[in-house]
Amino acid sequence: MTIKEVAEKFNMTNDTLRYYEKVGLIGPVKKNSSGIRDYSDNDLRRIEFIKCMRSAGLSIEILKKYVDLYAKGDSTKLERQHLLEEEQEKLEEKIKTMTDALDKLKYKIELYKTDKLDEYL
Amino acid sequence: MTIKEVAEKFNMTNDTLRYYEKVGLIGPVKKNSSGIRDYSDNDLRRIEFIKCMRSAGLSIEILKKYVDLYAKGDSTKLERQHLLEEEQEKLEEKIKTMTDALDKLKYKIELYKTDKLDEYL
DNA sequence: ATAGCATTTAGAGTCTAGTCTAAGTCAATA
DNA sequence: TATTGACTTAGACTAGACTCTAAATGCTAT
Repeated sequence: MTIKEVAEKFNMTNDTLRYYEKVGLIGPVKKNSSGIRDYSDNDLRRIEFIKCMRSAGLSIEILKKYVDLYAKGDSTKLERQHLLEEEQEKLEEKIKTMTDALDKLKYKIELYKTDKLDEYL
Repeated sequence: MTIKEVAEKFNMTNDTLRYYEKVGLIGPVKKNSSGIRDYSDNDLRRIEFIKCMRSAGLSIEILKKYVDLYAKGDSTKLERQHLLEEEQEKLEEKIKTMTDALDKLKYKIELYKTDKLDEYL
């Protein structure tokens, strides 16, 4: 699969795909005889995972750490698990923060709708 | 209330408070005879709101837009309401995205725990 | 075989949201 | 009175995550 096709499939840019490869999040992707990238199924699975985690706010740095641990093999399993568990916690907190903000936002919108707006801002 | 007290109360830095004022998110805050900021109760309520929305990911730009509309008075009520409703939608989508990612993360952790890890990454 | 578009690289530039620095003012304390 | 520490400003700097540019090369269609 070409970079363009992958970019379209996952709704990201060619630049971002090359960038992720440069920083070591994916690949190195195989290239054909004329130096053009040809993404494998496994590349695609990784990209999907990375994209999903990025969209949830996990940093490139932490994902890179995970990828590097994975590359080191089975001896890093427990460490990888702990890394993921930490990110899970952070993510849960973030979702809670956002849900609280959402509730406030809804409340404020309700004040607008019922014209009971007596607030600062 | 001094800038330091406000910063402590809301767990942010003096710099951020001055920055928010500079870009017009809050204030201008009253200053005493020697030029030192003295935050009013109303300032505090705004800061709390801004902080909450920022923590949910609303951009400075959009919050500035809202603040500016508010400053223009009652004629902008409906526009403000629509702005908030749009942000509500975006926020709901973001929470959904993050919840989906969280589920994947939990699933992967489960694979680690049960040692059924047969995955790419 | 020439045009025109896609791909490659290295490296520079951009955007957001702060964060830090320098130079100065002020009030309180030793 | 001298020093200390908090505050002020304007403006430079930073981090993170891309995004864009230039110059070279390759693929496809005419």
